[in-house]
Amino acid sequence: MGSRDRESRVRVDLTAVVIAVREGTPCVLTVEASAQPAIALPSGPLEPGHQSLQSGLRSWVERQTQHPLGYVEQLYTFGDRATAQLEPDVASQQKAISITYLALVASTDPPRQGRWRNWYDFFPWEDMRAGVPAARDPLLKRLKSWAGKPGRPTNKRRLERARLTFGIGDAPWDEERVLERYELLYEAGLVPEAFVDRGTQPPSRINNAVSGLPMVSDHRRILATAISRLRAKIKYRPVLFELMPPAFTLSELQKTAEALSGIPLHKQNFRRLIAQQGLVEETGEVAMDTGGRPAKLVRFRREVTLERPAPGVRVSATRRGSYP
Amino acid sequence: MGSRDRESRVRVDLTAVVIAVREGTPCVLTVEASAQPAIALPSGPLEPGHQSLQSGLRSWVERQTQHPLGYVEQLYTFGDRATAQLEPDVASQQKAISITYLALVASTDPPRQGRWRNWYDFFPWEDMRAGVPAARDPLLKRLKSWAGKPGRPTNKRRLERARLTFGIGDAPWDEERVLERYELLYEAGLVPEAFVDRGTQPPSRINNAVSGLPMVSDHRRILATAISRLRAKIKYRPVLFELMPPAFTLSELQKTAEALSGIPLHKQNFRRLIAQQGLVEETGEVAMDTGGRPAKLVRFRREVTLERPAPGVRVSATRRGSYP
DNA sequence: CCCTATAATGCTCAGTTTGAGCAAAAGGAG
DNA sequence: CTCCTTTTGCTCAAACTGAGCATTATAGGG
Repeated sequence: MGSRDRESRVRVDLTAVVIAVREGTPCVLTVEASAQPAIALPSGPLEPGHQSLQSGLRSWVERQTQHPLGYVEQLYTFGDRATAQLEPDVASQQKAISITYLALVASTDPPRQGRWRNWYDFFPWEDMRAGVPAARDPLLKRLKSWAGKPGRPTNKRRLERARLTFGIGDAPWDEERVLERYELLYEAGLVPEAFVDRGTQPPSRINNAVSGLPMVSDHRRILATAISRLRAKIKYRPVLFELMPPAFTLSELQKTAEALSGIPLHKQNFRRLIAQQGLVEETGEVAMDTGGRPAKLVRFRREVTLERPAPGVRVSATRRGSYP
Repeated sequence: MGSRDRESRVRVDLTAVVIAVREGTPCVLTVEASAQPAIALPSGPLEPGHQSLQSGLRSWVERQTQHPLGYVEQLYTFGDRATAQLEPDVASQQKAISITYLALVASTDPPRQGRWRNWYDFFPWEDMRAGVPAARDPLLKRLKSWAGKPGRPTNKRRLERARLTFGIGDAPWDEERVLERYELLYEAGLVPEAFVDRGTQPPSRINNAVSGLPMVSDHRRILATAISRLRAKIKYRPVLFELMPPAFTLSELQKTAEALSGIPLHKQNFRRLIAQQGLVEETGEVAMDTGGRPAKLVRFRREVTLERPAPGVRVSATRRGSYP
């Protein structure tokens, strides 16, 4: 605790995962990168002028998206492992860390810089809304061949891990395990980043429709962290509403919840949940463009933010259980 | 992003909240500080030799406590607000951030440096195990006088916030809101740190038995963050077992859960929960020193770490509801 | 104007989980 | 052998969940 004059000083980057939902599509704000995979998360250095970490992030993201960030939450702070590999010339003398944030915005208007992308373009295996996605089968097949014959204990453990994280057989699909699944695929060499980090060429059998779009550095891992966190958080905190316009229908709310969690929800139970939690109140108006019976418009009751306990949206899939 | 050569570089501190439980007392590792309040959390600079952030922390904490850290989790990364105030001469040119970690150890043997302290010495109002603690009444009284007469809207909001965070009246006591409660007390000027940060003298009516022991800088806030996280986490991840010896009885496990969550648990239901989750298995031996019927010794089933869903210890108070 | 398709909304019901408590079992102390 | 203490086994009602049937309110086509 005494005085230490010769500590190393490091560069600090603030990286943002900015999320919005547009008509059932969960979107993440991306920018062009000059490096290998061309897609990156928006990121900027911590500047001396910034009052605090969060306000620093807030100001420059709002400048770029032109929309107020409804919600900002710190995700994780990463050491420089990946960064060191990106810039090998800088060497280990110059450390860097990146502090990552999750931000939610209510609008998907085109940002000044960068563009919105469907987050399932990066994680095709995560979208279970319309049943088993096409990417799942080939992935599981390759995972199995990576695990190998169940004879050796290592292989057995690999197989068991794949079974549990991907919900194979009688293991339930847990939509929150986005990061675990990505890390398993990384270890198994099924995403191109694994080879970029090793400095080798990814095998040609990897294709983006199955493995998802790659991102610069460890940005896809950061995005996976954000999705995991968000899928968990909507269950116990009313963050879902940060993604909604001021007035909306319960169906639209459900569509948003499904977009994030990637599983279909039981409509009646979803409404029951929202109703009994007292999360919304009717505006008095109705939406006529439903295609069927008009839907009542509601608004979020900001007051409940404090109330608790657990004013979240517990998502429960229509068909709980496992996917093949 | 492009090359930025003139970013500011900052100092990075790694701060640890090391937790252990000894016979129903939750303990936190503290060290002596030379600054104003004499108590601090162990903390060290990020050094160039450190492979990763976590391993850096791990190595020097293990060196100090002489016990392996069973579990390490990143808590939060703080900007330099508090630090700037600690060392005003350094000015805003030299930023500093501290990355904080929560660590759990199974033993409470005296560490080489520092000492274990009952964490309720810092948060006397958080221990509801034996009913309403003595510190609660005077605190609530002062909170009310801080909020003022309910006439103005500001006062009304303050009162409502106090009601919800402290579970006054018909609001339920939520043991996880440790940080919110501390921040409310800070704003209300009921903890000495509030005055230290402002550079003024704390009023003499503040006494440690009610306001808890103060700590250096924002360390008590960090500890509150750690306790909040831990109280939440034991409900959905089996971290509780990181604090236990290899073999233990269910009562000892319950004592530990109660120590952390600060509320009394219903014994039979607690056992039912542990049993049906398959979290432990019998060793075959019994503990005879119970004072009554001998208790079977059990051990944690490490395998379940992967299994899920939610292999945690849902704590549910004996008497749910509110405290006066 | 009636019929049909479509979605919103209302309600029921069985299975499970949760909170609470009674009672028996198995030791030690006097 | 009896009392005291703690562990352990078991029951029961209330609340919660997952699932599905039924009704209502619009639009569009005959």
